[in-house]
Amino acid sequence: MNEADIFKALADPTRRQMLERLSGGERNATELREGLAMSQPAVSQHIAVLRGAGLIEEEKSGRQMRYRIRADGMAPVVDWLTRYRGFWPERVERLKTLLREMDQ
Amino acid sequence: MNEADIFKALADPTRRQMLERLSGGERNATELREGLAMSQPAVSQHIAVLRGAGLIEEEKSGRQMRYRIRADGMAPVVDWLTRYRGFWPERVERLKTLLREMDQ
DNA sequence: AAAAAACATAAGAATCGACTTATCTATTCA
DNA sequence: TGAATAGATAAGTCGATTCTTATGTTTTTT
Repeated sequence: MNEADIFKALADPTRRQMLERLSGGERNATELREGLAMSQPAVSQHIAVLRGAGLIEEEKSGRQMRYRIRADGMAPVVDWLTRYRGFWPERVERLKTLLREMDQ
Repeated sequence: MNEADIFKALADPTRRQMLERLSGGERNATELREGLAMSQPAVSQHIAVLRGAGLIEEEKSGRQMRYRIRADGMAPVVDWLTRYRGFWPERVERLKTLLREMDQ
């Protein structure tokens, strides 16, 4: 729930890939595992880290778990980032472009 | 320079503290070490990680190095974040507001 | 010129993180 | 009911990180 746990969670490429996948909608653990060359427990452990960081939430559905991105999960990171806004001016052009995209 | 290196660099609390300190202005390595219960080489190694991630830059000044936050160092993180903008609407609004302020 | 100061690099120890296999629970299906 | 499926947890291995001490380089001070 704090930025420390979140940055640690995001430091791993597998977990970032899982988030990427979840950004396309809910997935269960088996679906999250697809294409990943690792065991089921490894996936389960990654999921635990993401949940511990508050980045995902889950819902039990029969014998499977449906995972989804937690809406406010990234908030501490955004807050943290804005502390460095004083250093962004040189990148404004690029950020403006992003902003325009976000507005669509 | 990519988000992988940046998230790894940010995963360490000592390095985040150093960035925090640098957000108050330029510091040399000795100043960055103040208050940290670790050896000089440990500090030097953390600095190397931050530089490797593109988060800080340096300037030699006599026998000391002046470090400062690199203006667009955090840009890949912002880019990465905006890919998930659909999942944390309210925080993105704040970010957008900030960017608009900078735009003026 | 010698000593001190600021920092980097090397090598090794200790700790942490990401995996593995084995096993457990809960649910569904035959 | 018994077998299969979905997932979590436990314990151990291994490589990556984060420290340490030792030492090297460059610049400043005396």
